Amino acid sequence: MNSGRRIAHLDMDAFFASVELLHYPELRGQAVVVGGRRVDAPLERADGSKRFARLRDYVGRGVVTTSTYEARALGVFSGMGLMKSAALAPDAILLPANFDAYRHYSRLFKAAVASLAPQIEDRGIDEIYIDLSAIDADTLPLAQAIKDVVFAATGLRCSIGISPNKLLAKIASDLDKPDGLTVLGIEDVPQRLWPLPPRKINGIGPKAAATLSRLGINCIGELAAAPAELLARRFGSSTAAWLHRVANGRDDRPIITACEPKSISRETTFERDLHARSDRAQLSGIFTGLCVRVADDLQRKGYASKTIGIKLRYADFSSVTRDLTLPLATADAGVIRKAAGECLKRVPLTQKIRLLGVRAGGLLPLAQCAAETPAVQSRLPF
DNA sequence: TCTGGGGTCCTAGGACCC
DNA sequence: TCTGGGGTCCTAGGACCC
Repeated sequence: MNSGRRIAHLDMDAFFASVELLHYPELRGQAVVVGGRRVDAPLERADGSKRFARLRDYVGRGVVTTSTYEARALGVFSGMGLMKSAALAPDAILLPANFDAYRHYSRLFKAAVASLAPQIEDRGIDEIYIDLSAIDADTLPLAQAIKDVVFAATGLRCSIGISPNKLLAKIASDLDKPDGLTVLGIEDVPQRLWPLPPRKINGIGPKAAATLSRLGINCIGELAAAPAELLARRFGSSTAAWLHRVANGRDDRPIITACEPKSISRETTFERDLHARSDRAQLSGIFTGLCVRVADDLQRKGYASKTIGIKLRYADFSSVTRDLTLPLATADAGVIRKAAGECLKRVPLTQKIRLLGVRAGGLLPLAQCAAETPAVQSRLPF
């Protein structure tokens, strides 16, 4: 039954920052941070050298998207607020994100891997799972060949973990970063998995980890040994069963080589919090712009949506969503705006708002949808 | 001047239908 | 009067991931 799968997880090392270093090789070895809003691209001086923005000069909202290992050594990690990062590493170089470049290198590395191992599951811009089971080659030389072909195609390093399943492969790829190559078998679970914190398991986030910690469970081995009833009381029976399985390194999810999107959305956090009354015109413009972008995305990707939704984040960081299912699927900006406007009327607008988003769900291929209904302007609460 | 933007999946209640 | 039981859709929120 279990013929013994061989699954690789490949994770590009500090991907966005490493792509930037291809363009600015003079920054190699320095603490570099990618992120922020409207960060200036480096300015070229008369002598050909460049003037880079420093973290300490940054003002405003924004988070670290990626940082080099040198910046991480100073405590600056993805998701950290830039103002906080600046306190830790004021001299770090700050570069604006260039997503077109990252998508380009993402396509390059995936195509390179596919030339050796075509069974690939996309897990975002910088990581993939690869099913190596059907490939007739020894594991270590094969994995090294994949790393080599990625470097030849992109000039970028990656880390690979190889295991009998996705769960362990993902953990393995992280064990020896950067430029790692780690084989983790099911027999290695007690030695190598059990000492790790539960957070290392994909699917255990900050909330679940905190709950586990309150139960005195601070490593995966303790999770494996935890009484089933204790976990079931806190997490429900199905999550408890899953926790027990993954703590023992068991996972039989298949590699998914193709999948259709379920939703398409656009959202934006404002430079400063806005109020539905005093900033009415500005909000209205942003709102319409989001609807237009969602409609453009739908049309470009060839989908129509049955369910239009909105998201608001208030100044206190709490958020609400509302959605509305339409009688006919649409990819029309006017129809989306009208539906999103209806959603907006069902949301409290007393507090200031920091984020507004528009989402299109219930996607159908555009080809099999009826002709667009004409756009109608509607009155908004702002 | 804490906390981006794009997603997926799960849960849970009520509507509605058979 | 004492009221089943599934199935599916819609909506809202939340956890989590990259």
